[in-house]
Amino acid sequence: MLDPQLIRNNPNEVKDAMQRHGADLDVDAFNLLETQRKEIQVKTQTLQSERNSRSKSIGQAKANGEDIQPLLDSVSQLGDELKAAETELSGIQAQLQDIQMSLPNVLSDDVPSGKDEEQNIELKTWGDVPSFDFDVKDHVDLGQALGGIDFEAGAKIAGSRFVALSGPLARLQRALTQFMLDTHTDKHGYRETYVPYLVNKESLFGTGQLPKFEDDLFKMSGDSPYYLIPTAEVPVTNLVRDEIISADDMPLKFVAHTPCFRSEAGAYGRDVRGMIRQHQFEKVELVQIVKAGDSVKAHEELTLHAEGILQALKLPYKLMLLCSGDTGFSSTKTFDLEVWLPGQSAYREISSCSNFSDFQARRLKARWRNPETGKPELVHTVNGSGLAVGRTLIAVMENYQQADGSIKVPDVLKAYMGGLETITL
RNA sequence: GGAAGGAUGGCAGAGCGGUUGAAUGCACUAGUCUUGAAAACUAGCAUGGGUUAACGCCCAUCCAGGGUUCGAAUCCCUGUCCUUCCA
Repeated sequence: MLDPQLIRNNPNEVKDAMQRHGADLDVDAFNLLETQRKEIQVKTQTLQSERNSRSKSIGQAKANGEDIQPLLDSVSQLGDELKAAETELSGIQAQLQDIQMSLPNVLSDDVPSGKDEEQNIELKTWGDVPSFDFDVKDHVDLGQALGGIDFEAGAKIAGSRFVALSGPLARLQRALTQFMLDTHTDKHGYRETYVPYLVNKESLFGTGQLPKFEDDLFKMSGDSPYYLIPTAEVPVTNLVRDEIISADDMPLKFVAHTPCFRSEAGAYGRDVRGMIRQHQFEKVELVQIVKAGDSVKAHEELTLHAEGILQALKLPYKLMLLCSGDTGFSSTKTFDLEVWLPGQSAYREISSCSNFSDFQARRLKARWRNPETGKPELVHTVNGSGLAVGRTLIAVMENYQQADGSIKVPDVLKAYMGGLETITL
């Protein structure tokens, strides 16, 4: 959510900013609502004030043993008037709220304008794309030959876009998860967290998935209005919802491994082959809760932490700066990491690191107490995948494949694989 | 699954339907005292919003949402969560 003051005071600037982020603000409609809001709020509060003071004098009169009947008569119609005003006010506030909740974050100035991913900017390339003196296979063929990736089983048990892993490849996924968690906790200073995989509406409003993106989520049926998390960002960031964090505890750095569930509505026909786009996948997520002035630096630092995993695994990747059209709703600026997949001869997203500034914090009422002012101030939230484990598994398989279809185990993972050097039939 | 109790400011913890936004203690901040510190004493110290050039004034908030009432932290209903007991 944007600062309501900002919208009120600079509606046209906000409109421009919204258009850059693929949204629109109807300034006239907004201003009209604002004018009404102001008028009715003043009216309501005046009536409330009137009621309060009269009620108070009734109390005093009663305490003095005076006859209160005349006073009671004088407030009789005040109540109806007040109730009408309150109803009108809450209606207008709900409309304003709808508008505010539907507006995306203002993009950072250094985000390039562009329509879609074609206009993203490549900031860095790391590692050499491997060359193979044999015909490379993609992870689907490799996995089926090795017998550890079973899409038929996934389809039978659940449906399309599900997979079953087994044997050394299942273990490789676990090894990757462990390695990522250990690296981020031991080397990068994150606190390991375990969080619910089902969350309530409030949490999804807080991080911005609701109200606009309900279609992307799996929702429970029945009495419990739960949703499956689309990313650990939701439960982890909501740890600070409605909290005032003491300055001593800042910044907060959390890492969590969770499964993620996405309906992938609107992705019909995209990446139907393989494990690239699944309804369920594993991810290690990094979240930082920082002071307002620190988020740009924290964002870059967090991205480096994600890059550290790719570098340790010796996987070639590119660092991309997303253009305006490709940057997410709540984000002010996003870096994507794209890993090289020999099976596709292409770089594919494996991590997305975003700075949300105070956008989520305002929705979450997540604040910290600034000792200089003694007042609570909104925190900034930053997060990123560190990394998407399923896609990392694919990347390792395809980049570490050998002519005979076996897969070498990356050095940093050998300890996690019980010393196994190579995954073979 | 059944029964009972509870949810109040950063924390602990009071609160006959009527100057209670809320006692008290702790913590915190500032000051006095002290060579310095501690102790003691004094003062300050919730959050969000409206309005104002500003001082300020006003409104809302005692888990959430409804209701009763001139007036609700306090009474009633519903929900959520916590605790204890029973099965």
